[in-house]
Amino acid sequence: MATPDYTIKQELLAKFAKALGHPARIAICDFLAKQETCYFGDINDELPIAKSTVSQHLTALKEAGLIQGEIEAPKVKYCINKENWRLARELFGEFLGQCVCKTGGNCCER
Amino acid sequence: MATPDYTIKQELLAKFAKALGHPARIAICDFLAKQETCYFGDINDELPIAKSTVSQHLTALKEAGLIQGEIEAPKVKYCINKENWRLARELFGEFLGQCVCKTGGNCCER
DNA sequence: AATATTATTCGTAATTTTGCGAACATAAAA
DNA sequence: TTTTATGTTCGCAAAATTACGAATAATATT
Repeated sequence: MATPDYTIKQELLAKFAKALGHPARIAICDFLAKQETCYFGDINDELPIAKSTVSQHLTALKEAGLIQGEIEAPKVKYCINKENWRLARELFGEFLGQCVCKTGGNCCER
Repeated sequence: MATPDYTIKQELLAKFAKALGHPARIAICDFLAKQETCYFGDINDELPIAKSTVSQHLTALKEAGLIQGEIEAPKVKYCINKENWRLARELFGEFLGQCVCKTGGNCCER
């Protein structure tokens, strides 16, 4: 068994963050979050990049568990994976919330 | 002026996410969030990687605005950048909150 | 002035990411 | 059965990321 360098939570949070670490993938999620129907073509039309690249970004989001796809005739329907989305929301909330509580400025300045 | 492919928010969120997209950088932030004193050496001791690599990760977080450093004698003191940290919390909260409200399952499954 | 401590920068290598167009796969429609 | 429409995969190139040790810089300490 390899050394557990980081915690499961840290690894998972990093995985989510990495998947969201590109504006095109943020834009895809933004788009999916406000759509009912969400075919590949619709997403592709929204983005200024080649469709093969869009497909790659979708795969990255899918592998991180943030979205899911379903084949539907010659089309493919994508949507947010709400369960993992919720999990991501919790993890990011916990992570980003752990420093704001301590009021006052930063410990480093002045 | 180049084409504004993505919104400022999307770009900023992606920048934050990208900076957090590595377990070592998550671990650094976790550590900084619960420390008062936070010298490079302390951070370095927590991580299973070379100090030059730690320095690189710190630079990445600093360039994203999530942390800041201050020279103090031969040591360097790091801490969370609370202002941007708060901003990140707002952006992630808004982003990750925009899909959870719609109750029910995913649009794709079944 | 010489040495020790602390952290960054440099040089390098291996891997991953990003992006494109062409080729391919799949299934509906003609 | 041959098109047509829709996406994915392949092959490739350029750039960025990750990681390390050695060298360097800066400042205390002796």
